[in-house]
Amino acid sequence: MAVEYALLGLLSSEPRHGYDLAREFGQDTPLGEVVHLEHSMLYAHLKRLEGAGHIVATVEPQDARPPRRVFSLTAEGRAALDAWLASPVEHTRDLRLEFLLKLYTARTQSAALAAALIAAQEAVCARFVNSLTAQRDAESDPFRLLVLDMRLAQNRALLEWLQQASAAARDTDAPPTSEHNGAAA
Amino acid sequence: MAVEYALLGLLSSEPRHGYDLAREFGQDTPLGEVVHLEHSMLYAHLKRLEGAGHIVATVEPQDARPPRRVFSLTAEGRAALDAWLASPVEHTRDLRLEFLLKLYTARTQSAALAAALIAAQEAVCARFVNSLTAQRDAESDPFRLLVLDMRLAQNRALLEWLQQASAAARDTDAPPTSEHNGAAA
DNA sequence: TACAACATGTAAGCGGTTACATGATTCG
DNA sequence: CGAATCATGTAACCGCTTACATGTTGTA
Repeated sequence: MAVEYALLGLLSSEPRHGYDLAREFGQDTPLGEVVHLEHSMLYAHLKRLEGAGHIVATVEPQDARPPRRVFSLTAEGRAALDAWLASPVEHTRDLRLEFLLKLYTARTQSAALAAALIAAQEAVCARFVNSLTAQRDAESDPFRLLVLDMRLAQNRALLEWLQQASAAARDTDAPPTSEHNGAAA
Repeated sequence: MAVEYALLGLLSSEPRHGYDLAREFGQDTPLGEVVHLEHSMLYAHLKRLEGAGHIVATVEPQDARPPRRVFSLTAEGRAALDAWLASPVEHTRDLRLEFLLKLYTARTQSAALAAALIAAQEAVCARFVNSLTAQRDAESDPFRLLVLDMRLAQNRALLEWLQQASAAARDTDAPPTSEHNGAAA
């Protein structure tokens, strides 16, 4: 699912064919760092997106090569992409894949969109940390305490990372106004 | 896979039948907190374990109820369980499910086994933190920096949790010798 | 009377991985 | 001469989830 939205994101600036899209998920690429997508799966996703009306294909014949199927984002696809980029993920486990894909895609659209996404995710994460803290305080079983401590540790770390990413996004969004600014990478 | 080893762990002290094992994965149970196992899947796992020779079933007829199939751990099953409990998980993503199952099971066997498991996992985690740190230092792409920072945050948090769990396990293993001991929960 | 507990399973579908299939061109 | 690149897909399998199937006993 998440990968399909990332594909919509890649098609949002210009139409591209399958093999070209595959290059975005190769070794030593930002997206390839997050998710490994085999050719077979990529074409399957494109087929699904086409069936859902999120993309449309036009065939470009080539001499001595199989014709390319060039995909473009439809209005429905654009709407689906925007909705996806506007909402944070619900579960902690989805941070490492789906949220990173959202973040990558949002950054290609605009710094403001990325900042809004991070802020929304921070809120979800903070709420969950509070919930876990309450559960922890009410727990007495030693093993369940271990489990809750683990989840707390993970979610607190993730929240701090989001806050740091938030700050970094602000720096990128609004470049330094002072001439004595040592921040920003 | 991981759940099947946890089932072997549940059978290590005494033979039990399927429906009885299912209770261990219900609401408000330590194992149910970690993994939700439907009846259908539980019986499927038992079938696989039986086929693999890790457990054997004896049928106990009951009047006016379906006969129980009571499962016992075989020598092969015991060996597989011991091997599983002796090895840490390789990937960070496996901590929240497989490692917690290992930890739960190890704790039912002996405090020493649990302590050894935690120590082994600490080593894996620490190595990965070092590897990530090195990658981070060599990275310049802003998005990949975000990804690496996220992984670092998660793995550092997990490592701290393991160290804390290690300390807690030691306390449980060897109760306080000093009368002025303020630690332990 | 209806629902939960007891006790066992089968079947269908879904998302994902792995392998297979085709066939020309270019580079080492 | 073999390997990588270009360019598209199909087929099989695998683990997991959800729904379905059966039938009794005790409880609200």
